[in-house]
Amino acid sequence: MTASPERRRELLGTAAEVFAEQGYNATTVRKIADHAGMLAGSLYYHFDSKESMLEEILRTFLDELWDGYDTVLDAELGPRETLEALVTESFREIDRHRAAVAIYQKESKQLAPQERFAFLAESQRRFEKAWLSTLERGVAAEAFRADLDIRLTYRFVRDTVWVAASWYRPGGQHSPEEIARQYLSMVLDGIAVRP
Amino acid sequence: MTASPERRRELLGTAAEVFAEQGYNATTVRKIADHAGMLAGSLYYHFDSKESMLEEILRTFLDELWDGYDTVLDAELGPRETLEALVTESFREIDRHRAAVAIYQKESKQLAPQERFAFLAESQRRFEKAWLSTLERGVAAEAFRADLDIRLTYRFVRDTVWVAASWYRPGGQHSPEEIARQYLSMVLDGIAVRP
Amino acid sequence: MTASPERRRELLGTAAEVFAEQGYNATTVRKIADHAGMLAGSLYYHFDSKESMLEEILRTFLDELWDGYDTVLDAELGPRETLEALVTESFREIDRHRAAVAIYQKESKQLAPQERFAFLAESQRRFEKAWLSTLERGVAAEAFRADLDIRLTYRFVRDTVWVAASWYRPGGQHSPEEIARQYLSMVLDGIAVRP
Amino acid sequence: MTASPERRRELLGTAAEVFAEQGYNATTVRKIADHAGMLAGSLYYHFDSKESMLEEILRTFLDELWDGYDTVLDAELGPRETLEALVTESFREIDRHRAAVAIYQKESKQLAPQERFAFLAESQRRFEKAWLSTLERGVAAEAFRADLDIRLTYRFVRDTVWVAASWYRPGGQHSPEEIARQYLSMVLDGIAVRP
DNA sequence: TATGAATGAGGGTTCATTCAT
DNA sequence: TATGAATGAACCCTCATTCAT
Repeated sequence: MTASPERRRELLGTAAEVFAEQGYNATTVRKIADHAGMLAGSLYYHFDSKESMLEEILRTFLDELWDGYDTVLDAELGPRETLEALVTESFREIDRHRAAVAIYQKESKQLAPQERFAFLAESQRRFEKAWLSTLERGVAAEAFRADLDIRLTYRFVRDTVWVAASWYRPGGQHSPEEIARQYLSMVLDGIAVRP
Repeated sequence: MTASPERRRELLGTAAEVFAEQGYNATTVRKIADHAGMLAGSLYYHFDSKESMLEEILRTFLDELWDGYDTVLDAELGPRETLEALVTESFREIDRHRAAVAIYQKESKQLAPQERFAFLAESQRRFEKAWLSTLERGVAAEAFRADLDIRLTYRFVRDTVWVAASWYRPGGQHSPEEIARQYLSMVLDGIAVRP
Repeated sequence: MTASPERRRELLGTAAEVFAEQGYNATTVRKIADHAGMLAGSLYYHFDSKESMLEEILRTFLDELWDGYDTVLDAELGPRETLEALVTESFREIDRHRAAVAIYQKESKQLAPQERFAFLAESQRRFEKAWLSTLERGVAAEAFRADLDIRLTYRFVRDTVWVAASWYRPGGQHSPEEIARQYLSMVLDGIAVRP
Repeated sequence: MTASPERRRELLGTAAEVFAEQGYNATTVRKIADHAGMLAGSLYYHFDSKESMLEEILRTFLDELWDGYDTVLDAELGPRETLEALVTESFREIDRHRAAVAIYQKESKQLAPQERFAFLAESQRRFEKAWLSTLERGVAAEAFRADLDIRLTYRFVRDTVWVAASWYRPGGQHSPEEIARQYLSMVLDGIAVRP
């Protein structure tokens, strides 16, 4: 007798893969069922709807993400160390939840306005606050440059990290920590040779 | 008296807005027609299919993009100047074809394998070649750092620039050239204060 | 200044060809217009509707057919001579109105019940009456065999003649009269060698 | 408990009736569904498309037809007996597959050029070969008249038989064998009284 | 738990037809 | 006379969802 939560997680994993690869709208319930070796109707024993699968995938991912982020933020490190830790944590999440991250990247903009996905907008707000305050602290502490538009910088760092989910494949030649190190090196010191 | 190519362009502009905002799959032909103030069937007087609209939008954008890129590449500037020119040109294209760029970002991965959209894959190959060779020239000329994985650097620069289309709004407070300047400053010199 | 009836006849000829080749339902107004070197809408200057074109084609054909038939029937020949004359006249009409005959064969069953095409049903009734009475006269006069079901014979002769329109091409190696002669020979004397 | 192939056959039977009565193009999927007591969309659980229903109807018919024909042809009877057997078999098939035969008669010409319906053209070729060789054998054996154009004779016999599907109603007063007997009598010996 | 069959809403597309120019 | 553009109804088909078994 298979425990229900076990099966749910399996099925959600399958669904996430397909959503990530084909896009949420282009993914039919039947495709998910095919990948899971069952018929489309059977999924409705486990889930209320296609949308509820999407919700659970994103919620699970964001919960874990914020676990990691909160740990970092609660440590009250210096701005540069905080930035390094957040970026590293982000790449770890990409490693662990590649599919969910890819879905999030592609769909969150359309989803966020919907009541059901209000948690996405909420997460975005917290995210922005955490990053902006870190950057501001860094500028104040003269760790980060003061001559840049801080919102532009925020977007730059944010996008820079998360878009990686679109090409990242777990188990490749670079570990998430290694990728994080190189990204940080580029973001912090630039790609130009210092004069 | 609206000449035919004129009307096509108008309608394609409308379609591109809707595609960009709602996603290609989620956009119904009826929505496009609504935005254009006509009935769904009427669009088929001007276009063969929804997909052909998408194709024309992307093709037009890529043609103009490569006009700009080729001008830069043919100038045979030094690697750093080439990089700066390419990035600046990219932001100009984002400014001119915001909707098309956003569509391209979101859909090209699913589209490229299809025969009809082979030009996307082809463009991606040329794009990668242009950037990689510029970066390699820069490393050889000691303009760019030699200690970074060059493919990682390529992805970093590429994504960093184009994702901007997802938040950029033409007519905002920063001109494309101004944004390019700040992005280049971050990419080349980093956001950390020099020691 | 092209006389209107002239142009009508031209256009109806074109339409008949296309109807015959592709079937009435499968023929779009645009296809007809293409064949005529004009745009679909322009046909509506000449005709009220696609259906009115069909009607005029069939009416014209049947009018001419009955001209010929009535001439034969009014001559009050013997039954065998009447049959020969009717068959010959039929092949002449096939020669002259190949397209119309083909359309008639394929569509009349669906059309006849419609009020607009009541003339088809009426023609069929007259047709049947003419043939049945000829056959009956022939049986009475011991010109035709008495051991056959007369309605079956009627259908046999009728179909035998008109289906030829599906393969007949005007200008081929056999004249309509020659084909009529051979058909009559088969119908009257059979294909078996006489003992 | 309706097994799936059972249901398919039922639905195909319904579809065939409607196709035969209204013509393939004029038949909407809704009409078929109405006749079957379900909604249009539900048909797509059983079949890929309207066209695939048509294909299966025609294929099933032709397969059975050739079963019968091949049995006749393999028996290597004399030419006259072969002709009699083929005609009788044809009327039996008309009796069993009236709708399919009617569809075949009306649509095969438009369908045959399509790749999907290549089996129609193939069947026509085999059909023609079987009939022509039978007729030629008959002429050589002095069973059939030598003074007739053999292709004309072929068309005459072929059409004569199959058009019957357009008026034949199973369960009428004549059995298929009886109709075959009378048709054969007309075709072989003619309708005229022997001198 | 899963299947098989169906629902019903909607989506892309076609096409006869209209009408101002 | 003919064009160009649009209408609106209908069509084939897809798909999330339901439900008896």
